[in-house]
Amino acid sequence: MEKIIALLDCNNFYASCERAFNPALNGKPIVILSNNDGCIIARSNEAKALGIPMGEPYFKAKHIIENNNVKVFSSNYTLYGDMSARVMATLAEFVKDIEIYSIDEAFIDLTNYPEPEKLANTIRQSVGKWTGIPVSIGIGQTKTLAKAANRVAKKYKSYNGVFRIDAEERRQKALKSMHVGDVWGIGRQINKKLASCNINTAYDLSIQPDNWIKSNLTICGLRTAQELRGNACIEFEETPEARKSIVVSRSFGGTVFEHQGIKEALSNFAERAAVKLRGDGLLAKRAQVFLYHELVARGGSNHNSTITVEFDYPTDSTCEIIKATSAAISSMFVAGMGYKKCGLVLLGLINKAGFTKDLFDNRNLHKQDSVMQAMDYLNNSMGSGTIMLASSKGKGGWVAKKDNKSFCYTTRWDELPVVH
DNA sequence: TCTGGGGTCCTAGGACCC
DNA sequence: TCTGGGGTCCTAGGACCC
Repeated sequence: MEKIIALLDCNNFYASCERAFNPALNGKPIVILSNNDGCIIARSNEAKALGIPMGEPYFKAKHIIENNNVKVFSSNYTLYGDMSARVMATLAEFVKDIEIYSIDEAFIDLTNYPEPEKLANTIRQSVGKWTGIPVSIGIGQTKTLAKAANRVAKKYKSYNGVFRIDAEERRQKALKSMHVGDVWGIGRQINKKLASCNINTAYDLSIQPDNWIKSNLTICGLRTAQELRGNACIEFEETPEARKSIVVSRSFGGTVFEHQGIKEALSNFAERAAVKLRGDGLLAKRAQVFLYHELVARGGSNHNSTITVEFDYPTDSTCEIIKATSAAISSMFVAGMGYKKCGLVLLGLINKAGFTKDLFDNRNLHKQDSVMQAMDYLNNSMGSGTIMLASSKGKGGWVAKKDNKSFCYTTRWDELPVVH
């Protein structure tokens, strides 16, 4: 049966979060910076209108920012994550089948609702009212068409934030007005390739023969084309699949030359990764550890900068993870080198609930778990960093820059908004 | 001088997404 | 001088097995 899929997307999400607690920012240009205050990763409409591109390094855009009095924020993921949860909770008041796709997007299956557009309008208004976050909703027969419809909803004010691709005529019109590079699933590389074949709009791509698409763009491109034609190839997934990896990595605030500083940074990142692992009830079988020096950060070769370590047994223990990854990063460290970034990836993730010890595993898992549970409890209830391993504590020369952070208005008692 | 074929699993790299 | 972080999937190639 034909489905009706909607995509709800928060408008300029991070910028809208900052505004929700600081109404003086309404109508003003604002930008949000990535970790380490490196790049611009979100912009209000006013900032977009000034010609500040997405992903632009902060220092390159500084002149536009200063000349136009643009407000600048370091990213505040605690705030954005909490606001995201509020938006999703509001959505759940109205519909049952929701697939949370990213921090600011959700697909909704509206197949069994009699008046999808009317419902979408109600959702949009309610989310705006209850959370302060403006959203747009696109509706179509497939996820890719819902994405395309969402672009139309955002672009043309007259639709009031909701647009549905229902009839064939509307589908063709929407696809003909859409650049192929803006289609969900078509990135820079494929866009370049398509341009050289004179395929410029979403519609152009949708009418290419299947075998041409498959041999030039692989199976992924073919799926996208099918979806544009209205044939669903990308499943709607209400229950998210178990994650397959956990990454924690950071660029350093400055260049780090000391072995101790590198170990300290990685120890911090490993602690975060282990907390995520336990939060999801998973165990990791191995970790990839990487350490990049200055030349790599500037785009040079990253030869010999990654090591994979296999844990003796699947683990979620902060101590075991730090011990193994710390040894790996030490073996990569070269005295005299200036380092810019390091991190780890936990892989081979399995469900802790289904894990049974083998005969040779002589760890005292019960004791280990009790310690970890106590650590997690203290850090959850009294703030992260309340208790940590000694190896994570130090001078912190690697800590990232964050010069313009807003308050955690919704998650810290001492940073609640004040009404005068 | 001559040197198979088919299958699986793993990994690295590249593409995409937000 | 200063350029993020966290994910997914696909493909090709190597190792290994019979």
